Amino acid sequence: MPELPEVQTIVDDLNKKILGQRITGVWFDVPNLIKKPKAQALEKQIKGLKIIEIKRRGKNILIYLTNNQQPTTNNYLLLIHQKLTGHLLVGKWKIEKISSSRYQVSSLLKGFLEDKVNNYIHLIFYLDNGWQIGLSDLRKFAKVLLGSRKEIESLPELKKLGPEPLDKNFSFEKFKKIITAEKRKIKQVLMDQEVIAGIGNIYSDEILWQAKIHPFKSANKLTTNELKALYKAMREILKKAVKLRGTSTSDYRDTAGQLGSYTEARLAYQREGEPCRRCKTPIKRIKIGERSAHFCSKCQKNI
DNA sequence: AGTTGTGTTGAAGA
DNA sequence: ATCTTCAACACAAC
Repeated sequence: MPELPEVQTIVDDLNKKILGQRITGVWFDVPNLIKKPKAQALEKQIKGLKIIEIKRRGKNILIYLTNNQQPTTNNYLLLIHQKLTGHLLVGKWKIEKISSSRYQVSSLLKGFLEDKVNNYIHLIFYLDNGWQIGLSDLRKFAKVLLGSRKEIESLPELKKLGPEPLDKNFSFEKFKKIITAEKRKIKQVLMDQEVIAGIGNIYSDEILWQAKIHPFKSANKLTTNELKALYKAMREILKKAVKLRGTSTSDYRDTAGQLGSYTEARLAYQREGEPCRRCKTPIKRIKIGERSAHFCSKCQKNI
């Protein structure tokens, strides 16, 4: 589940590996992933463009492209959202056609890229240095959009995003203002991309455990001390998770196909029945909407 | 072999 | 405004 730390890890990897490369071609076998332009038109529109900048906004990967020598004008933007099980890999693959619309994609490189989770490749961008960017996505929920920089940047999915939790300018006062404006449960508020961008099920559980706040507590009922603890926990947990290269309890891997090590540092998420790291009480799991909240009923009981 | 859990986003209905 | 449910899709674990 790529959330802020996982997406940041991918973006950092891509910046190291593929900046300055020109895209020479595209292959895909699931046209539905490509939302803009029409899947059949993607290759024609992206071929020859050069990768000049790679950024993250919320859980979105933003790959800035240019067809110019001067990389300041005439920019294009490739937006990739990995959703539940998508992750970008940098490698080399061989495509074999099995039947009219079925393909066998296999890694030409030995090692992590051969792992099962990295072998649901449905989209490949070919680069002029011989490397390829592959999108592995078991459940095929990921989405890819290409357009002019202006066009993509003005899409509601970027426009409506809340502030970046790790932004230096995102002060406690701003945080307090937007959180206390909500009366929903705090876990749901933290996961709302239009309130704050980048936090999902994993890190909302982790942040609330660290801040000792019950996931069901109404956001507008939080005390100033709780808000301070929450703000601090949000920053600390997300920074730590970026440093540890994300969580791989499920499909997420970095661009080399390797696991993130926040998995072992987890405080609450998917630790049901395991002892709380503060008080040894078994971690509980309860449903909130359609998803699970993991928490310590002793440390996080103020509701 | 059928059911449940997994989670992001968007849409629909209450 | 806020909520609940569902749908996109596929697999592992029970």
